[in-house]
Amino acid sequence: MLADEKLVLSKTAKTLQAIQSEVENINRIALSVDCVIFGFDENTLKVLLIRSDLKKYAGKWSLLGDLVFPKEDLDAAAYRILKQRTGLGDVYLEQVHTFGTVNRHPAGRVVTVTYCSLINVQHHKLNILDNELHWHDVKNVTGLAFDHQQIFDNCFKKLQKRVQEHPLGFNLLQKKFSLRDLQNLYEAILNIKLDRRNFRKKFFSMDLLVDLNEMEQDVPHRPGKLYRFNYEKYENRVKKWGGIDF
Amino acid sequence: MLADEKLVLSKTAKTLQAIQSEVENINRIALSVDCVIFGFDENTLKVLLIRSDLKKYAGKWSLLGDLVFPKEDLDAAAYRILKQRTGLGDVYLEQVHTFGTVNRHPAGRVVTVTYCSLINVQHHKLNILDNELHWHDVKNVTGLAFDHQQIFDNCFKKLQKRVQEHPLGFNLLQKKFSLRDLQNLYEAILNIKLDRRNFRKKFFSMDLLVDLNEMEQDVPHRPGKLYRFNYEKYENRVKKWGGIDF
DNA sequence: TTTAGAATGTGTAATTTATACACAATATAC
DNA sequence: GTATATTGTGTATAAATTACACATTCTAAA
Repeated sequence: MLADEKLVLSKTAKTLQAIQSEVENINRIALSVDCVIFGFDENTLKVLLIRSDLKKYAGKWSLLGDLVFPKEDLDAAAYRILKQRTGLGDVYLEQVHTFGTVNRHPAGRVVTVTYCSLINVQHHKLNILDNELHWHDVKNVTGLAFDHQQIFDNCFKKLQKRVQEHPLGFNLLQKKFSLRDLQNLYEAILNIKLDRRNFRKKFFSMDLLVDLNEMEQDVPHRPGKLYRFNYEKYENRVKKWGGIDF
Repeated sequence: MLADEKLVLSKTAKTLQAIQSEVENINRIALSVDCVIFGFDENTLKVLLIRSDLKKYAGKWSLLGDLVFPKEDLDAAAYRILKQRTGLGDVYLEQVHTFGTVNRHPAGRVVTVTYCSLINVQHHKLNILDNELHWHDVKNVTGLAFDHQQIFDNCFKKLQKRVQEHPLGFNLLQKKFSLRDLQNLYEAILNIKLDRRNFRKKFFSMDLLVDLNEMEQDVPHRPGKLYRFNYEKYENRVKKWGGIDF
């Protein structure tokens, strides 16, 4: 009798022991997390990759990941990877999707939970000593190891969508930024050109930027004003009905 | 030495064997899928629940789920649950989120991948003989077993968002439906009232409804026209820039 | 110190989209 | 055949998005 038939037919409650037995002895699977870590540098959206540590994929790049420990929360495992590789804690990190086809990993059955992280590249430059690590322009990310290309593509698409609905982008910028910085960021993430005046109008009308009364320094042209994002005000705002649109 | 330290420090490629050993011997975890199955009946959005099969949660309701087999794709496991419980194959099914805190399940470490499914209640009435199963009005879903309340809330919120951006709702309706049916559906999912004329205008302007030149039958009032959704046309349409809005 | 270069800062008109709202037409039930 | 319920339709207003040009301010180089 198959396990699923058992479940269908039994009308009596399973004991905790019966389930424990299944959990402990039968159906265990290796679980990993993989992090797609984005950064923004030189007006280009970058992703942090590492040379594959598997000989099978020698020379190929892969996402940063590791197996989840049996007594470790999923999110904690993702934070661990991030801290390990960038030295940064307290960064934007969000679960994206779980990939679980049987043969996705050559070492056996490994299901992987993927996370998207956005970090400020300036804040961690130190920890990139490891020369196996490299920031890649997202436009040149091809042929990753394992199913990581699929994972990256999926994550990048979701980022492009989410960044239009939530103020995630600010995690990629310095705390103080000019409107040009902000527009460059959106243009890089979305790979489009935006009208400068309408972009400014849009952000000012949101009323979520705080004018710091400071100017850019060391720019070879008229300096722009600096702003910060007002997270407090944003959090207190309730997003209403967005309309049906597809 | 901890596994993560090994990864950080090693500059040499791991052998496949080394990883296989980790995958096979150390870090395996039980994996389950849980399905949040929505239906639409009597102008009410419903979710399919089952009485918990754990004595600890006797009397409580829970989502439909099962452990994933070691040689089973994640999506296949979700389809298996769905087929088992509703008799339906070929239905809308989408992964939503993975829940993986260490103590979420009393039987030990079980990470669960959650799926959202939308089905046509008319098409499966047969298979609900199992009196442990019940369609619950989503407005009365409280106190579920395990962390299933959290899972349900998460899934329901995502459904409310997604249904405004993609034509998912049609999976909950009969192939032929009136505009009133469609509006009732949206009002039930989003728990709001919509203006009838503007709703019609909106859907007609999308030009994705096919007029079947048929009328409703057996209604105690003027019958409405019947339509079907034009999936082909929708698939061929490229969704453009949606604007920055948060 | 003057000038060229480069980017900032700003407003308005036109278009598109969303909202609010009322009445005649058509079917059933009695 | 009359009451009841729901369908089907249009317009005016408000709001949001788009397209578009010029004066200002700074640096760098002559």
